[in-house]
Amino acid sequence: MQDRRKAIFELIEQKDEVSIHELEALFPGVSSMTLRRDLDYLENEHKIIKIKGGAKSLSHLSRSILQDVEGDYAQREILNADKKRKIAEKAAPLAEAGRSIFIDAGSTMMQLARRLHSGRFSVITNGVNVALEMSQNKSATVNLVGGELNRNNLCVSGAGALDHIQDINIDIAFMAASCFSLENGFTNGSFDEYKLKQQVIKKAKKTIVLMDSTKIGKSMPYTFCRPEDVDVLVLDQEPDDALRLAAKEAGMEII
Amino acid sequence: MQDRRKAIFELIEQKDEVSIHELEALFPGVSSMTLRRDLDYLENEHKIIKIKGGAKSLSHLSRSILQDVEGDYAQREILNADKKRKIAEKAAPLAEAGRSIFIDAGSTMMQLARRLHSGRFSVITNGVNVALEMSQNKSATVNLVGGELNRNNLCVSGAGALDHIQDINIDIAFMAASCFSLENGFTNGSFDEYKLKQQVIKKAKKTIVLMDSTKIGKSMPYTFCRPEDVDVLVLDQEPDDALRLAAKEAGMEII
DNA sequence: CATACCTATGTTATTATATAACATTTCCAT
DNA sequence: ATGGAAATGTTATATAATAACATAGGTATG
Repeated sequence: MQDRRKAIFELIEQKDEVSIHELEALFPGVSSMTLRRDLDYLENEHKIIKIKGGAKSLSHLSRSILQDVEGDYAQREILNADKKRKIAEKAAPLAEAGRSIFIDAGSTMMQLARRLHSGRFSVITNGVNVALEMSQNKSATVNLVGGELNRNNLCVSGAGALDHIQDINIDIAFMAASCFSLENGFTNGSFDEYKLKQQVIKKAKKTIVLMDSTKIGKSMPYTFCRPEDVDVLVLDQEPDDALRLAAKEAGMEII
Repeated sequence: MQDRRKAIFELIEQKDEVSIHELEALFPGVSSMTLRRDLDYLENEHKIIKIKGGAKSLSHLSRSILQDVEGDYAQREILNADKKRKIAEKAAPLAEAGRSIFIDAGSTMMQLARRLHSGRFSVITNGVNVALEMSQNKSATVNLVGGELNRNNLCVSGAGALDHIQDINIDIAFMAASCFSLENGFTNGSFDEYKLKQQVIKKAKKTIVLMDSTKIGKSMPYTFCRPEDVDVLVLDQEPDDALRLAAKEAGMEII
């Protein structure tokens, strides 16, 4: 019995999800009731979670979970998940293998990390969820910035984080922006994160900002950079003329 | 519509799990089909997971998941979960509120963190899962050590981690030991983690080691401390006479 | 302001799935 | 051998999910 349960568990680990019917086909010797009971058992052991018609792997879930644990912030932003995916897809090819890349914290960056599951990167990040996601990529080394953990967005910042960045070389920095306006540039709302972003951008050879278009025209307290500091801005849609012009003047490419 | 969906999501976040029937009672204005569609939507957004008859919070799952994500090591060690819980229960009261405490990485420490959900602690840790767990305690500040992330045990270590510790005061250090023997003292198997442990113990006013009894009499490459450096050793069972004697000589209390 | 159109929602019938309760088998210890 | 516990099977029943179509409400457009 334990053998069968172990086999079922391993199958689920491997496939992420199985249906009772698949299990029936795979274990013709036992009844579906027994298989259900096996799933009950594994669920009680916190190894899987039962869903209608089958079961899912918990450890696979852990991946998709962390991108959304980001508390209040994420809750407000729930609507823009599509845009974020679109942006991340456009930005992912800009990460050249073999390079040292910084990945900012935030849900858009989490989407980016999910698209970097292969390739030899040296990643440094202040997003705990980004770090965990990138650790799925066996050929990447993941460096996590130290400092105080913000429980709302799973972001690490503070003085310790600044020191940490100091001695690390960054080829490409992927940054998230809370807002952008022509007057104030790229802004965000936390002092500690603002300091860290500034520091990273100063150190990075190339800076890429990812932002969804709903954030354009708004502004937050801290300006962490302006278009002239940015090499590429990744948006989910075409910029309007004013932004296009400003970007051209500042030498910022928009994709 | 978005309001309702947000309310449902928040309800699930709060309660961990809801049934369709509960939702029907809570939203008498809409049909159950609509509520099902809301759950479909939230599941698509990776905010919840649907189960038969209702839905579950993903972020609540993340708690139970992370303690088991610890790769091969954890899978081998899963058998001692009971002992770990027992140890953690004995150790938790030693964490005095208001103090600066270090919590080592590892699954025993994860169990400890789960028992510190209330109380005003200033926590510093090198375990990513410990940090996430402690961030559930709203009155704790959580400081995460920076450095390279070990994908197997979600532990952060390396030179960056050492620097980070340098400037932080630690009242009580809760340390995990891979092995203990009378000849070699407390040992573990990773150089980077060994350096970090040493540093932490040097800085800590009080050192408490948590270890399950299956690890006694074995030994690993790096000795990070000896009984005379330890104030309290927390075991799951009574020590044998040899250990008891050695502890007495070294001034190490065993509980 | 009427029209079409899209989105959200509701209704119902149908299908699929889970559960409970009881029956049977298997295996182990005595 | 035999009692009993654990595992598994069977069936009827209850429960939930889905599909397909129907309706309502809002809004952009001529």
